Amino acid sequence: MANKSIRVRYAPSPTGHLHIGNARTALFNYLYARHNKGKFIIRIEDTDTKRNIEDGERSQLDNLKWLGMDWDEGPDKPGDFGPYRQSERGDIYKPLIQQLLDEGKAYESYKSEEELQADRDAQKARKEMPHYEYEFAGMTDAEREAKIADAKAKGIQPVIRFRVPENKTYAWDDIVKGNVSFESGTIGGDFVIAKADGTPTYNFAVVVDDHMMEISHVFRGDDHVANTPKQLMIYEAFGWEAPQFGHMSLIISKDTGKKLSKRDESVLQFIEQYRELGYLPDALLNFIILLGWSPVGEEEIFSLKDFVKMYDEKRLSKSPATFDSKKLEWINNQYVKKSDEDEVMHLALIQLIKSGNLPENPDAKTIEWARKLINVYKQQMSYMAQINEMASVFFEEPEQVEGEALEELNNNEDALQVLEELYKRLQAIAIFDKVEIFQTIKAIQRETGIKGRKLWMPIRIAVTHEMHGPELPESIELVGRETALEHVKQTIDQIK
RNA sequence: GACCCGUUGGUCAAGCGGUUAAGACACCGCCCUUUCACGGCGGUAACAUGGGUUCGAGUCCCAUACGGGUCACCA
Repeated sequence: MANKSIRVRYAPSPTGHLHIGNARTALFNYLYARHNKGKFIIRIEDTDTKRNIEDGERSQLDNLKWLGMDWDEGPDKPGDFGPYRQSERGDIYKPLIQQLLDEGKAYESYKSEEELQADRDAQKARKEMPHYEYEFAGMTDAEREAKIADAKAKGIQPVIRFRVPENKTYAWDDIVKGNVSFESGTIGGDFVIAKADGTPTYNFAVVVDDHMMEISHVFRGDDHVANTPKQLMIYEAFGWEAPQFGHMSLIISKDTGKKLSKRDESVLQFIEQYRELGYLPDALLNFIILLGWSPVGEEEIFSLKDFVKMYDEKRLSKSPATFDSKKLEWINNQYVKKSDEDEVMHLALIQLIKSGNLPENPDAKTIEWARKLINVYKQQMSYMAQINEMASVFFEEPEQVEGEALEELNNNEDALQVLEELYKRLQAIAIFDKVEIFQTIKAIQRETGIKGRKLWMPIRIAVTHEMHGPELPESIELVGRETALEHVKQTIDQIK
């Protein structure tokens, strides 16, 4: 093992879009590779042809890239260890399976689905763990031959099972969990390594590929712990050295307290969804890293580059973490605030157009207006889609003033005077921008002696029909002279 | 049920035998302010329980409880 170069992989199966949990697995592998100047490899585990979806692979890779990861070898980036899709590696698996068969370490199994199910039912009734029972137990060679012949006659296609060694302990020093061990008798019996159609199962293919691709470290979810002893047995059967394993805790749902399931609605599960809502990739990535890993100091906001530099797999948490979307939003807001104007502009503009608040092809004037609008909300936005909600006053024609706002006006005996003065002066402003508007309001203050809330609130309410919002002069500028005058007029009429 | 693993505030978490048990999010209060938000300051709040070991235990060991993961011709 001395000086073996570091090669890690992320091995998605293209059965869906990139999930938060998988992104996290990919990320920790990526971090480990980059921190140690090793290689990061993508391998597509598509042996289950029934579950593969059309666009799965593309979507996985695309979202990984979006998050900021890159890789040294993969289906789209051939290296010396390809092919990088399991579906294209059949020729590699076949002779290896045959070898196990020849050595008596694996055998053809003819137990039908019904028999298997019957076994499991009986085991359940006996309160035993469901497991495969060796179908040729205690048989002579002749008896076994007869049984096989019979099954063949019935047209049963065999699967290949691995003969699990008896009474052996399989243990490893897990990078995150420490020592973990399993007794060979407790893993469920001889397991399938090749399906009836000849394709290898996950537990077999993963071992062959990791070995052939010279993978040195495997970081994966906790849900793979129970697979590890099986894989260790295969490494042993071939006389191969196993990689180092690290099993990371899972992300659990706030609602159920269980592993995030795809059906869980308490949290958006796919990277794509965040992307569509206009989250910043760096922020999402930052949040995901903090779920199950912690940096040394008190700071929590870092760039990918920084994470790579300080990454230490020893700081991976052993216990599961709940996804806290409040914190995700806070982190996003941190990034929005410090990200450069053009990036935010671009992403927010997309959201404004998508919602229909802005036309498909905005003209220069509209874009200039949107730029101001977006800047106004930059401080409080977490993800870009929020701009539509936050800035709704600038898109919807308000009804009459009502509720608290109306009360506020009615309780302010100066309101009418302020508004009439405003109406007059707004028309006279030379350049309708926030500076001039501010001067105008100040002028009203000087003229009438009315100030503070008594001055500002009626103006805000009249122009926007809301009691809250961004800086008033800017708000008025964004509403525009014509509309502002209209609103003020309407409000004056209403309270007169 | 069996087998593996975990358990520090509502959440994420630091801690690695001697600490007033960090920090962040959330929450609450105060300040800033024409409002909201941002920002600043402060506050509430935690070592699952019981036994050991030790001069001393969140930290080590053992039980119990609770939580999670896995028991496929899925990965």
